Amino acid sequence: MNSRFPVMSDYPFKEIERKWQQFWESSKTFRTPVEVDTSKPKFYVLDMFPYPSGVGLHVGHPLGYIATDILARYKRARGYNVLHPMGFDAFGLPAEQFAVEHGVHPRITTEKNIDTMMNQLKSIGLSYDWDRQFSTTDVDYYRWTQWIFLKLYNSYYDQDETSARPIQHLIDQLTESDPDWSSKSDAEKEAVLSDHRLAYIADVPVNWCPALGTVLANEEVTHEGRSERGNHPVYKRALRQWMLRITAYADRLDKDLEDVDWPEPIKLMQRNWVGRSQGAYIDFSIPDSDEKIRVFTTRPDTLFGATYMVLAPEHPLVDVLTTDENRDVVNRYRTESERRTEIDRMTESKQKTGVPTGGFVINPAHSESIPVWIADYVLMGYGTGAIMAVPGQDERDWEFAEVFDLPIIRTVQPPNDFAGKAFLGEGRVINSGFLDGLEIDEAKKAAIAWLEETGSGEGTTIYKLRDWLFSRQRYWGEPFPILYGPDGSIRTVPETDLPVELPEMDDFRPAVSDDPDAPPRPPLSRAPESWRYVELDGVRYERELNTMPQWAGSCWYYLRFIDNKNADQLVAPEKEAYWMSPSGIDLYIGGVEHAVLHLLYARFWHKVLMDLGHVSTKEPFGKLFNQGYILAPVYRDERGLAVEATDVVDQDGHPAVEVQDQPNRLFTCNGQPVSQEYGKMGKSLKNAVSPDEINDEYGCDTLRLYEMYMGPLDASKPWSTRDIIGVNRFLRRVWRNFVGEDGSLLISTDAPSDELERALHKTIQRVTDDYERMSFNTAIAALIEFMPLLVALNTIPRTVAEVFILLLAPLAPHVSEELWSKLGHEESLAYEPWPTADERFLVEDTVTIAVQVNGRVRASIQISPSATEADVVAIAKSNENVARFLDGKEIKREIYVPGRIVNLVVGE
RNA sequence: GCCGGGGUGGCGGAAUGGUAGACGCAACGGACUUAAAAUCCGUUGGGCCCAACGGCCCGUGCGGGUUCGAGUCCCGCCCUCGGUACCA
Repeated sequence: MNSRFPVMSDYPFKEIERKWQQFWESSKTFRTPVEVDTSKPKFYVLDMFPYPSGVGLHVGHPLGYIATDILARYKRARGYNVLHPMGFDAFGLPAEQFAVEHGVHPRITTEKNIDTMMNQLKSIGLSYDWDRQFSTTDVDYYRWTQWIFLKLYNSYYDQDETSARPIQHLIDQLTESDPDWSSKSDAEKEAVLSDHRLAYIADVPVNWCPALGTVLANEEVTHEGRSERGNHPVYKRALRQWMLRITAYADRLDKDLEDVDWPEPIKLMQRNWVGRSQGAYIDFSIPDSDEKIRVFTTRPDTLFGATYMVLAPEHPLVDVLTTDENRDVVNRYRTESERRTEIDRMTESKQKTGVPTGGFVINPAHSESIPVWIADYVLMGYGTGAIMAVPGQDERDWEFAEVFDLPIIRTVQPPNDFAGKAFLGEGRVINSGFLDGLEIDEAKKAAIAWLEETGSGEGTTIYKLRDWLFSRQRYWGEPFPILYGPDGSIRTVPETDLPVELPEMDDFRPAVSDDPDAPPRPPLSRAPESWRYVELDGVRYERELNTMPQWAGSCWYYLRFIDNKNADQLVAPEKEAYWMSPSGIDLYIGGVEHAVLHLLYARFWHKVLMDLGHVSTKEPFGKLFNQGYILAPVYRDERGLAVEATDVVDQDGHPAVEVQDQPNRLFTCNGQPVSQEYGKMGKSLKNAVSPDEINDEYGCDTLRLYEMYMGPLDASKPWSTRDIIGVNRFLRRVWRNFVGEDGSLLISTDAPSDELERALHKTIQRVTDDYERMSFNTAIAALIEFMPLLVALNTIPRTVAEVFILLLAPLAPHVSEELWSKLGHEESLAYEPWPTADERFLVEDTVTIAVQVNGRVRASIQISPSATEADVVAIAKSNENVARFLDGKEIKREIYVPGRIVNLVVGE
């Protein structure tokens, strides 16, 4: 510190931050003991754990982590037992793909990336209990992921109890109630059980990418029907895959959202995803056949208007209905739609297509026959894959009817001025026999009653949610604890033999092919025989060769943090009960991108675990909060491609980062004109800013403060490196006013002035309220506003100084710890009790209130808070400017809101 | 298309139905300095009146409404960012 600039304004943040990070680590300041004093209240605050990528963090990543850290520190000071852990979601495609491309084992890259990321997290002073850190790829962890899978496999959903139960219970029931059960073969029994298990194998259409040798999730397929990675063709293909019966929980996944404190938009997204829909099944009989075709409709009231039926091209009864004359055209249509990807089928603004089967079904309402068509606007995956088409009340059906000239009957009377086509509004039922004259809701009920009476249908509720495709043909995932016998029968790996470790392999690439029909050969099919084959009770079994999807590990990690070292149990019940009750995690922060899948999958597993008695709450995440994105300017060249933001300058040669928000800037990159817009910060838009740069120049206390000061936590807001200086000035000012140039403390034992004491207590109250409601930007503003009072003093009274440091500590812990220790404290301030505002200092002697005349402010007056309304109004009226506006007018009304405002309403 | 979030100074933002623009950035002026940096003090939504003190008018995307009083509540639009997409 002997540069040519004298050390006056700069505080030694690098030394301070290094010192305290080392101190916290070596003294395990933030370790949450395995056994805590359970008489104290608890606060479990969790971040959605990250995928350890190789490129490191940008300043957008830690936004949520800083927020949870502030709350963790605040709650510790308030006397809570705080559980604040961090881990890594490390299985998955990127590591595997990197491994394939560079020939490095994914475990090596993963470990290296985790290491890098932990260092980055530690360098911003996050107060995690690192003793609880783990990765989903740790054998000790995925052993329990496999264990949960066994529970899923060995359970079924009891519709009567609306709860999962051990499969043995179902077997007992069947043995008792079904006289044929005991005479069935094992395979026959298993076929029945498989229809009930929560984990089961089924032939399902999947996104199969032969070039990558794996199935892909829908999100991994582009709109052109190609793989996001590598742009290879993807085909819809039926493959035998593991599925999880999440649909059994559809109702509870929908209903239990009522009980959680989540942002409404997120709840809504989950509800939409579950897609609960009330209506009826209606059976249409086929003439001269015993077969019936069942449709689902939300509008049973419109049955009389069903003028034709449409089946999905894949519907199993298409063959039965198709006449010989139509067979060719039907088959051609089916082949065509099969070839098109589902995404193509859903492309909008496309004219409806379809072909008649030549077959007919009977409309049960009036026993007349209606033609049956197939069309790809009907999806096999929803409802029954068949609809009754009611063009009069459905836009899609109307459109189809227009194209193919099919009859249209209105069954709801539209208003006289209605000029549209299909009518979806309210009205009275017409053309519908016994339903005529009813309102739609009544007609629905009446129609369902009639269907049930006549045996031609029933009321029902269906869901859009589909079962969860749970296998991947990849190496870098959890192996299934499943074995296949020589006859193909399934046997589970005994719990005592868990974990099933991933075998060491040199070549973990999936088998790839150009042939769309090539069978999937997952990497594990090339695992050593010693791994692939297992002998149990004298029988040689082959292991399941698929692995679990990346979501698996993140479905329950929050439970393992509670008891991460437990070798005998997933989590000890009494610890789970303490940390999870009464309503799960107290605060869960993460990005909206996980609004649906992760949160839905985790809720599903949690409910299964609850049903089976392993956890005590019905929901895992009591309170959820989504942090906003950090945006940054994106510069695009004339081709629309993003260019490195750091290479962009304006017409005067200023770097773009300094003038991004100035008007009339013409930006160029290497001489080429570029346009500016705002986009989510990240590598792909080439606008990432590394936290390391900020740490280096200003320190991480400044980084933390700036990220919180930018705006509300849940809002997306643009990063502006230029603005950082504001909060940095504040911290330097704090330092300068506490520590003299010679390093001495500018602290006195004087009693604070009354004015200072009042301001201090007001600040305590503001900051405390703001922490409670996660309004960190205004908490910082309150602290900044308090500073000038200290600047005015030569020395700061110790009592004031200590409180101020404690208020600042959650936001800027390093500089606060340093000042705290300079004040002579030997312990960390992490567990110092939180300051409380003293009511005596919060009451004001005088308050300033506004005086309005007819709602317009005309004066401010000083009054005593205890002044009576009459006094206040009198003072208000006597004000010169107010009097001017009252002059010669009649006062009609006098409104006084104590401490706020006087409004005098006058006539003309 | 449907569903949801959001539009407040040059910029980020603040405001339990009660004085719109706290706090910060930028800009401008001043103090200190040989000078610069840093620091400190002040001004800063727009328009108008005043020598000054001070005062008036307009202003929270647009148009209506409720209210003594609306950035905030209600109705109808526009723009923007997300989610979703033939879900019967």
